[in-house]
Amino acid sequence: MPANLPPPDAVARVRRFNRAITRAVGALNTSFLDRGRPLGAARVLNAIGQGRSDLGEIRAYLGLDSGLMSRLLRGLEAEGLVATAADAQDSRRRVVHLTPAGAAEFAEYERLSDAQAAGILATHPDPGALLAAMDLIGSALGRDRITLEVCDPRSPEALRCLQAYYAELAARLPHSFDVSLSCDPQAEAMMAPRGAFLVAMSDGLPLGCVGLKGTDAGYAEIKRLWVAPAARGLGLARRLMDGAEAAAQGLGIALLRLDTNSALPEAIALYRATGWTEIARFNDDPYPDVFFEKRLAQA
Amino acid sequence: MPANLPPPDAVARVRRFNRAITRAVGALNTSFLDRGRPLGAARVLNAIGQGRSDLGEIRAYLGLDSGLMSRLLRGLEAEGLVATAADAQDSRRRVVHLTPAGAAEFAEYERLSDAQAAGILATHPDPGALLAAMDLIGSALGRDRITLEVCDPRSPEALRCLQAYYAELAARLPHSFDVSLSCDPQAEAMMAPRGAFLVAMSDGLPLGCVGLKGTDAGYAEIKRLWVAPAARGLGLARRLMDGAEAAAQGLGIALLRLDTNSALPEAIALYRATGWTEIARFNDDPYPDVFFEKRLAQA
DNA sequence: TATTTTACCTGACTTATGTCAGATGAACTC
DNA sequence: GAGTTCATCTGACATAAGTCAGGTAAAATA
Repeated sequence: MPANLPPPDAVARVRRFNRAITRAVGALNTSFLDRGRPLGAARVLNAIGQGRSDLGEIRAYLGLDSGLMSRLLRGLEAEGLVATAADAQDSRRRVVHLTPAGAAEFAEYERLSDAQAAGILATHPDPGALLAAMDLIGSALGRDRITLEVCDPRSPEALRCLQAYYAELAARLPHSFDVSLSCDPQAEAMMAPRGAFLVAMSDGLPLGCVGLKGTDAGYAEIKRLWVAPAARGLGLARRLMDGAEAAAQGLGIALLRLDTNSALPEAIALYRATGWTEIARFNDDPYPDVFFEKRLAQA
Repeated sequence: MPANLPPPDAVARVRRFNRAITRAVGALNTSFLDRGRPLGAARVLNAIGQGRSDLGEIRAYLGLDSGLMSRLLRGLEAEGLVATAADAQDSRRRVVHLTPAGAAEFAEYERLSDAQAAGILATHPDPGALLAAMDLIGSALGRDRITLEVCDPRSPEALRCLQAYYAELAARLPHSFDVSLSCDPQAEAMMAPRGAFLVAMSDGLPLGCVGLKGTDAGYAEIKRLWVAPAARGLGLARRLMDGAEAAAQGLGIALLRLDTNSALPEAIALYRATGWTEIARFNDDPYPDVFFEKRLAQA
């Protein structure tokens, strides 16, 4: 990809964007205050509502001092929104959960956030373009917060990726693409202990995936490598492949294979650059026309 | 324009964007704190550095209480960064300006901001796409902060707009477009008292323009109506036209005319929707092929 | 000229947030 | 089982930010 030179007013435009979002974030935050709770307490309630229960984890996530965390939590307890208990395994740790009243309050914050988001979309003439721009910027700003997670290939996050993957294949391959023809995986082959399915998550949004599919033929296959358009160029495909290889090593797999199509040159370039060697066709699948193999060092 | 239905995960994507920018704004703000001054004081210093000198104006701009403002100012004075004096006309008011030390400190904040902006651009594989996305979002979030300003048509803001306008005409008109052929305006005809040139500004970025060009033939012409691609659909063209008509009324002009090209259907639709009537060709310009007129109520 | 309004200042508060030095009790290590 | 490490809590303190009730002097108004 050629390095596009930024235009001369580039810095001014980024700074104008910064001013606009600073103002927008201020508005977002003050709207939370309308529920009569300081922002810190609202953030803790939100973290618990998202399913975080370990106190230390919440503290790390929000970047709070232990004393401050303790006080905020006591405040929420006094309001009757959360309840804490000692961890069953390690009674130094505390676990927190929402009471029914807390769950209702959390739902109210969620409703507020959803309404705000919908409001931004509703006033714009082209929500699709706005969303694409938001995805692009969200990925750029949050690139070092993208995490790889092991998922069930039937989970909603995985399905979102796979759907986009199939749609893109259909658009890019010369003949129309029908997933049922393509040696469709049993989900179990892409789950421990036979394989794995990794999804790259950025703040709850799935941005890419890769499948490691165990076979009975002495090797595992890499399948369904995909990166969202908004996140391309950030090195995510490589991270996903590294993650898949690490998962394979963890499962004691020594040999990987994959098939791909010559209509996907970026993927092929990546494979060549990361130690894969082209081999002869190893299956009868009609769509792939290029085949690779990589031998892994034993863990 | 068809109303694009947003995809089902639209709200989740907006909220993910919100989380990403909230985090980015936090990082931006904490970096300002590295200069050892609380955010409030830094914001006041910044407002003064931007050229605001009237104390009340700064207070309104930053949304500060008068007591708080006063205290922040005393702090900056104690640091030797600003100096205040009574206003010459109305000695209840105070005017503030930077001392040399204050100017140096302000420049340092500017350098920090520029470096941050450049840093965001530098790490992205496609700065052009990132900037386009930022412009789009900046315009969407700041749409109610877009102001119309009367400018000299030779000012840098005006020239940025005109350059983009000519580039777009060249791209959209079937024959190549040469500005020298097109009855190029004397700047004076687009300035008071003969006419006006309006620029739509959003946080320092020009997003659109329109010229009101006086003639000696008993009417004024609307020229060079342009809106930046990132700001289209927000009703800006209409605001610019309204502004131009108001300026005409202020100058005692009773009749407006304009010429345009059938390759610009959005513009023509706007004219038809806002009280313009199509008339016969009234000049020999080679590019326009559609002509309009509008009679104004006297102010 | 007397009264009211305006722009700013001052002092006394409150709240949110953050920091730090122990205290407590549980878990781990030798 | 004694010492150490760890997670959390508590109290004391600091700072940033905001609010509010007067106070002062100049300007506007009657």
